[in-house]
Amino acid sequence: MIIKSNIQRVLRYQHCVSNFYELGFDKIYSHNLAEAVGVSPEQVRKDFSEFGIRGNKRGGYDIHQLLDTFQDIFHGKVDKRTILIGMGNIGSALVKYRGFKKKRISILAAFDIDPSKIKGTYGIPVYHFDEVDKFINENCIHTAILSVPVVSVQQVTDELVKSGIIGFLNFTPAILQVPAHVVVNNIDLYLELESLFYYIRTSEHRNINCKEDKF
Amino acid sequence: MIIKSNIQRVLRYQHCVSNFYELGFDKIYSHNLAEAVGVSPEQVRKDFSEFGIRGNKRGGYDIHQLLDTFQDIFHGKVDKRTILIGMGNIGSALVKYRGFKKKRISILAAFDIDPSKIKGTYGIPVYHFDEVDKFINENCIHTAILSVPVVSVQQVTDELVKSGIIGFLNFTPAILQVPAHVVVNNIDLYLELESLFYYIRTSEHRNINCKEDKF
DNA sequence: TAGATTGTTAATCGATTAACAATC
DNA sequence: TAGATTGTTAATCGATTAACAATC
Repeated sequence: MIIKSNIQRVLRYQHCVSNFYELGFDKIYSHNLAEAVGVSPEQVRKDFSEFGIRGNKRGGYDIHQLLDTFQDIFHGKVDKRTILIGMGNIGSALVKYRGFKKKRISILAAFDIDPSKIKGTYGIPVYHFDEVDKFINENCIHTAILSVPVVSVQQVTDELVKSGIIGFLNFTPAILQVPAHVVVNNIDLYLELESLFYYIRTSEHRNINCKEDKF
Repeated sequence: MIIKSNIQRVLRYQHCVSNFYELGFDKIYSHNLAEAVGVSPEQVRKDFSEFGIRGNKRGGYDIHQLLDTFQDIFHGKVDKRTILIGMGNIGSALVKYRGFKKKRISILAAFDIDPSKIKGTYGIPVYHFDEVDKFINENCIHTAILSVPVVSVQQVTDELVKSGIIGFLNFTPAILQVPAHVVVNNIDLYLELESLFYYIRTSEHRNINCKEDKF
């Protein structure tokens, strides 16, 4: 069974294989990928095996073939489309984020309830949230990015699930309650930063020359 | 040993306990927290046990006591400080992000190499990256947020490590090479979104009424 | 051929879950 | 007391790693 960490590692391998391709290489070995991504060579081979990717004994993996296979796995030749809810700081940054565009992911439209956001110009249309159900159905959208305030995110999610959304990228700290067939990927900025502070405090390697040692 | 997932779960418990506190509760049980955070009650008790948090047999956990303990664990009464490198879309959104301010995390200053960014007004000072070493040492900074372009992130990281940074929150897709005592938390926006698309494609629950079924 | 690498099976490791005594 | 909940030990589960045959 393929789980999230498999997928994410393979996406990292893809990134690394692209880099090797750019540098003019034709072949790549599991230990190259392992070193670049920070896992063991066995892990790389096991992951490839799970996705049916075969290499050549002694000869490693053919980079062109790998890139083709990755394109098949991740539908690299198809434009992927999603919508974004909540045009606050994070929302408007994501709309402009080049990392998505490079990979042919488009945020087709954004939705908000604040009229000033709806009037604004952001490079993509911004509609009132009331129109989201119609938009989802007309454009056949399956996923949504949630960058609304945490107080309203559960309600927003419930409505989007009703409209047919089955995958969420959730930027709020809320743990969303969703039906079993719905997937939520959480990005909790505070959690990542606070856990970093925790590590640092318990680390013995911080600069002991600091007079004023605050975190 | 306390690992990242322990810390992040406990931070989620804290969030949930605060909510219960706001609602006027005095006591909370492991099953309450479990349900809210989406883990098992045993997991909650085990995590608490790891952090030395004790409850009352039959009586659950005292919310006031819990909140005090969480404040101790996560230095909730102290201002936490960090810096940000790269004032692009993501960087400038993070500077304004309220989720940090609410939790007493301040981004003291930002750094960039683009003169137009340095002139801009963002609510915090923006300096040229050349000044980062001086700033880190004068202000005793241990952590940095990386929102620079992926091509330059390794070089930026190397310089920051030299200046004494031992914790990074990395928003680029690069896997950073750092010494063993340095911790990196990665937030790869593309990875999270692309893996969501993968899930959706392999799901049997997407709307089969869609004529045009693109991802 | 010899050496290096893949691919898979088995072993290990670690985290989660189950079980249950303690006890309020 | 009886019932419910904690806290910990043991069992299970799953993912990673090791081992090694296959083979280019």
